[in-house]
Amino acid sequence: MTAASPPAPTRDRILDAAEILFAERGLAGTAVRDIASEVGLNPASLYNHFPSKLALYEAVLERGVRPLLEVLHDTTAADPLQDGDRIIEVLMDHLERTPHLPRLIYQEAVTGGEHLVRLARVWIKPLVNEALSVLKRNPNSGEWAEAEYPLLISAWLHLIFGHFAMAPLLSEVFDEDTLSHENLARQTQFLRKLTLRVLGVSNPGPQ
Amino acid sequence: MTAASPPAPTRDRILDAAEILFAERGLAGTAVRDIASEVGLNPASLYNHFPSKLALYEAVLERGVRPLLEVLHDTTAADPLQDGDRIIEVLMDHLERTPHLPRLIYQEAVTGGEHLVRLARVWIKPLVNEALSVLKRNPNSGEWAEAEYPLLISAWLHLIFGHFAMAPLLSEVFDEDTLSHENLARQTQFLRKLTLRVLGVSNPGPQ
Amino acid sequence: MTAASPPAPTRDRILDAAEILFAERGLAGTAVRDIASEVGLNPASLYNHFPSKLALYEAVLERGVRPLLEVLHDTTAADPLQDGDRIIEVLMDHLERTPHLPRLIYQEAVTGGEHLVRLARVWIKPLVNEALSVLKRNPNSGEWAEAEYPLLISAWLHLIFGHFAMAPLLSEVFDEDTLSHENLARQTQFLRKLTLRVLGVSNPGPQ
Amino acid sequence: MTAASPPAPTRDRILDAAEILFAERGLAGTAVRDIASEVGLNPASLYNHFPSKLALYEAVLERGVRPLLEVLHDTTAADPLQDGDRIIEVLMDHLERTPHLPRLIYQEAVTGGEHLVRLARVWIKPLVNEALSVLKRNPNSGEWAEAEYPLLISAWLHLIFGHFAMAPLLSEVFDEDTLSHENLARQTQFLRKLTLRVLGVSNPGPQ
DNA sequence: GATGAATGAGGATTCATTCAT
DNA sequence: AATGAATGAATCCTCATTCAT
Repeated sequence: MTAASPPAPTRDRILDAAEILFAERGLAGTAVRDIASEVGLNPASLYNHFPSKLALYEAVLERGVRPLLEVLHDTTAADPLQDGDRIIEVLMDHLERTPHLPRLIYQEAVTGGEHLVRLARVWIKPLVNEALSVLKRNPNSGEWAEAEYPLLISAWLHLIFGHFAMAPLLSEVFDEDTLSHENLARQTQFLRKLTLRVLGVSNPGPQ
Repeated sequence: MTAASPPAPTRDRILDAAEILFAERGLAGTAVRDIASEVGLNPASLYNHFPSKLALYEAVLERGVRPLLEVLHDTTAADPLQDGDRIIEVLMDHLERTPHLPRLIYQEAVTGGEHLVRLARVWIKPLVNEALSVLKRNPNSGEWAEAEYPLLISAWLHLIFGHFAMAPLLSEVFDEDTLSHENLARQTQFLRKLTLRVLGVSNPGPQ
Repeated sequence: MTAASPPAPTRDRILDAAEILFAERGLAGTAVRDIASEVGLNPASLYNHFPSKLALYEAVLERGVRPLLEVLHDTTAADPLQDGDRIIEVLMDHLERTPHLPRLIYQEAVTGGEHLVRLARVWIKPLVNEALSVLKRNPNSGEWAEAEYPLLISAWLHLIFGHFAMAPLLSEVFDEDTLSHENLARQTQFLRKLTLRVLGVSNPGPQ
Repeated sequence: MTAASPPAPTRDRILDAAEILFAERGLAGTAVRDIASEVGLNPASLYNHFPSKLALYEAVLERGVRPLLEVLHDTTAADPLQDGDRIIEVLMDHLERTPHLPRLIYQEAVTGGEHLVRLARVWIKPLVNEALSVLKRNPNSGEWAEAEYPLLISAWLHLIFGHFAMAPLLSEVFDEDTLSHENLARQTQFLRKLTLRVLGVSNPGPQ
């Protein structure tokens, strides 16, 4: 950010490279050597910063997921009665700046790897519960049975994260960069509109 | 299915085992040896049926994706004016019988690998175009601008395929098998309801 | 030879293909599968004709070397006093019809394989001895010490067999097919002239 | 050679071992594992020094052939009018110190492999041309037609290189080590005498 | 911190060979 | 006599990791 930002410390450069490669190729598909070479480093040097490939992978996951959850938590904490509108914007904004993260999460989610359990229980479950309670407090969503709330939340996750995670496919299908700033703004608008409709708010109010 | 169904030919047993393992662990994460051992075969024998691991992977993909698209095509061809309701049912039914397939597709989609291009252009794109023209013919969807149709279709794909592909994560989060027959039926119902709401049909009719 | 020569029996077609491939790539460099495919046969079928790859190799060697030695023996037996002139012609003629053989022999000779010992002792040594006795009987070669006779014979072998065995290299260097009939005739002439000079025959006589 | 010569660097030890094994068994017949074990190294370690078996093979070829050609070039450059006498000595001396090289070259020459083309065009052809011009300048060789010069040169190559390359066979046939220092000296003498005779020098002078 | 060299385990694939059909 | 399928042993090579420098 400063005029002459100092070169990122090696540890961070490793995390950056690893995040991209893990997101693209998954854990098994990424060679330590490739990460190192991306950083301009000898593979052995990498072990001065992380004790193992797995530890690096977990650090990447941690570095990506923690701020995401904090952002979400902060948002819901600030205004517990919100109808999901604000959170969409915040989430989309955050993900725009870490576009690899959803792919990383999807890799884990699809393969059902070891970290998934922690990812699910420690990180995602609390969030889902929070969302559930928001829905329950919110009379707007009255047209949906309470048994359907989990499905609503799942759907909502699919829509937001899916847009990022599936970007390679979508960009190919629609012949445009679905992660461009313009398209992300459009997607945000779309999701807000969709949410309003789905939650059946007749008068969205000062939105 | 018959009383004494003959043992599946080796080639099919290989494809079956490979489909599961590839879906679980991805291409890079799956060892040929593991596939072979799952089939009760020497790794070398596998090469009597497929010239390489990659060729096997492609055969798995092909075998899974082709019938899926045919089902979709047949459905839309039979009743071009449908509002997506019937297609949801058909799709969910089909995927229930090949629950690994969406994971396979998501692996490819997230990775952005070589096969993705073909997957996207040859298989998915025509389908999306078909869906687009259905939407355009359908006055019900009038509350959505034509520019938003692609987003609607993407959203719809995320919801259907995401439910299957992310099953490992969702099952962990919601503490139940999200792919059980019961849950799939519920999800189908949910999607139909959602579709109706989203496409703004005032009088959904006898559905 | 007949107007409609019957198709060569499989066994011979295998030997033919093997001879070429072994000559080109050596024993280790030739896969049974390649020989079979050259014959248009399944590798397994090949084992109906030869008990093993090694046995096939030895059969190829035997089929090539035996007639060669017989020709040589017959020639020296017919006219023990000849000065090498006739034998050059006979040998070159024979090799022109089995041009792969010298390469096969060279592969063995260079690598010093197991068969080399038999090749050397059983086949080549008697011949060399015969040649030695011819030289000893021949007063023409008087300018060479008897200790040099083995060197003369070696040289002579190098010249004749080398021309065939090294054909790939020579053809590349001299930009022409050194095994063409024309070039072989020229080489034959050259060797006769060379022999005359080396053996120091003042008046070659009616040759 | 010094009192305490430092241990040869690993790379050179690999090249040494590879040279011997490749010469003995050819490229296809030599296992990377065998080279490594000869050096007392894990096969994987070998790949820290050479990117592939083929690259190692080419390095061996290069390391052997280049100095050979430099020696030849230097010799002919120093005394363009020489009659081949000096060059025989130089060549035999050099080959005595790298006795595996001719076998390596013969393997390639017989096989007609990929490297042969470069070997032939880049390395051997210039040398042959040089030899041709030497012959043309040399009135001694007047008894040979210019069209025969290439054959003379080929013959000469066969005699020198053949003696080394075919050593396993010749040693077996003549029951002695044809590469012993004594025998090489004898062969050198023989070749000089032969050259004089063949090139038709009437008075060989103080030889 | 960085690196070149080393390594055991494993990874895909090839190979010669066998056997039931 | 031919073949498809099976296999144990090798083959080349990659991988994550270690260690001395």
